[in-house]
Amino acid sequence: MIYSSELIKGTLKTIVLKQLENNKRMYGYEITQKVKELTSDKIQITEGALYPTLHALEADGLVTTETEYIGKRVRKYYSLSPKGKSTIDEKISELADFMNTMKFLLDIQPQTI
Amino acid sequence: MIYSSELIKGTLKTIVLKQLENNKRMYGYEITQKVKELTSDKIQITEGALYPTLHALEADGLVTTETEYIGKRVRKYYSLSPKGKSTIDEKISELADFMNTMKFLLDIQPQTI
DNA sequence: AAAAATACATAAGAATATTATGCATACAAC
DNA sequence: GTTGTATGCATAATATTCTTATGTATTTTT
Repeated sequence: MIYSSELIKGTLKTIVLKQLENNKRMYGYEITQKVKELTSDKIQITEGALYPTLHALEADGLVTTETEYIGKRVRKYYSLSPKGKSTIDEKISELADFMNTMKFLLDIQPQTI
Repeated sequence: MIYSSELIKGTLKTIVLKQLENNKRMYGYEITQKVKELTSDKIQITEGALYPTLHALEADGLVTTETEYIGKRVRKYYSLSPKGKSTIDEKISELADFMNTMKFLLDIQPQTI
């Protein structure tokens, strides 16, 4: 099962920033693969969504970049800036709060495995 | 605190359908007020977002409408159609699943009040 | 040798929100 | 008594952010 696209909207930046927090230094393709793996293929970030998002994060000063060559192929590494580090914590606690509100609003019961 | 708008994106239809499931028959303005009240003002649905969404739900056959006059003022009531009833259950379980995935992905700990 | 995977990027289009505007009635305050 | 706030609908211009498609090129697998 892949989540309907509308659900992912609004959470992509948070997902990307969190991966960079966990892994210090990642390139775009690596982020898509890591998220795919961690979510058992449930969240598949497309390139058309990822790259504009990474560029926006860079323009906002939340990430910094370094370009490297692996053989003849270019690879662009992204890292959290100090501003990005403080932003990710805020974003995650806002999302956590939002999810609690949604659970209440939609009568979603906690998982009783 | 009001949630940043991007978070709400993609959940508006689900919120509206759930309110109609809970209350059988509601008009647009009533939905915005009920959601505002239930979420302690954290989720404020704007009219520019609500009405196009209601019209889309009607076009998709998920809700039916009845127009009534209260004095001289018009009021448009919305109710879940059979199709809407099955859709809301699917949407909520998908969202519940998605939220669990996000919790895992973002290392969000359960509330220990 | 061909196909699939890796790796970047942009552009056209769709979906869905924000913000602004418009109309109109009802009620409260000054 | 009229002015502001609340109720109640709706649409339009704009912005954001995604999907889908396209483009280029290298590396690895079949």
